[in-house]
Amino acid sequence: MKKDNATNAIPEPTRAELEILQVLWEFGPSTVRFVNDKLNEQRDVNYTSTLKQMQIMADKGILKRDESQMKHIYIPVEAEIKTKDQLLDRFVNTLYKGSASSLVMQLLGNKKASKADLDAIRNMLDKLDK
Amino acid sequence: MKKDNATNAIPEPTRAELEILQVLWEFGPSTVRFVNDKLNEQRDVNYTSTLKQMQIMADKGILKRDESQMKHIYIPVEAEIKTKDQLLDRFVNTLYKGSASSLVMQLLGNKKASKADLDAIRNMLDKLDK
DNA sequence: TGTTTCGTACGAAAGTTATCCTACCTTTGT
DNA sequence: ACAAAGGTAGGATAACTTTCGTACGAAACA
Repeated sequence: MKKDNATNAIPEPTRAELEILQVLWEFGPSTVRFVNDKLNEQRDVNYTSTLKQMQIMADKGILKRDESQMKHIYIPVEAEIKTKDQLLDRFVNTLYKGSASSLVMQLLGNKKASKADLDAIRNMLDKLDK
Repeated sequence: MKKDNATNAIPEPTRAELEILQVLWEFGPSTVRFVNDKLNEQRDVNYTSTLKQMQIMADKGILKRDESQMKHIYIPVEAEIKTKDQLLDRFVNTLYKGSASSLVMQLLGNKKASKADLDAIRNMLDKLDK
């Protein structure tokens, strides 16, 4: 069966799905084998687990795939930046009541931000002023 | 039964748990009734659902409770800032490879950040320099 | 004092997520 | 041509999450 998509919104990726998206974003359209190998550089995953996940993601409309060859090629439907935007949006909304500056405050309040981070952010601010 | 906590780490709150934590953080130690009323300002939830959630959270060690009165009072074990730190940490790690500045870039790249946000962030940067 | 209201406890059930086993087909290599 | 390797498809399953029905005791009140 193909994707149905009554409402035209792509569901939020789960944790495991996000792992797979990261690989596809970084390396471009890939086979299950390739993605699974990449995942196994970080943790043990059975090949069929990755296969199943990617099939589910295709059903959900998160991925599309090229079936013209035996080794199917999977491709993210939404661009990396758009998906991350959505996730970031939800994150700032649920945890910081939508206040971007609150989030940044907390981020800078920790050791999380290096000197280089601070400089990069300042540059970004300066650019935005123009 | 009481909390066991072999490993002394509090598990990450789920989505529904986070909703409850938000209420407790905002209004302080509360009864189930109070929390449930607040939740129902946003969506329909049955009283016993909220009760169950909060009991589970107490079991997990996310909440502690004062049972000296009939109406139990629930209190978050970890401070708001600490929990949010954990969540923010995981977020920046999984989505931005741990780069705080990357996250801020994206945040500022959208309409998400208002003029006031930008000013607040700049002030924060200035303070950090000293 | 009896009834109604409000509280907790317990368990069931449905939905979601993540994982992997088995079956079966295609390709590759001997 | 046959065996081995590598694909996809489709359950099955276990763990987790979320929700709520039922039971039952305590408190409020008419």
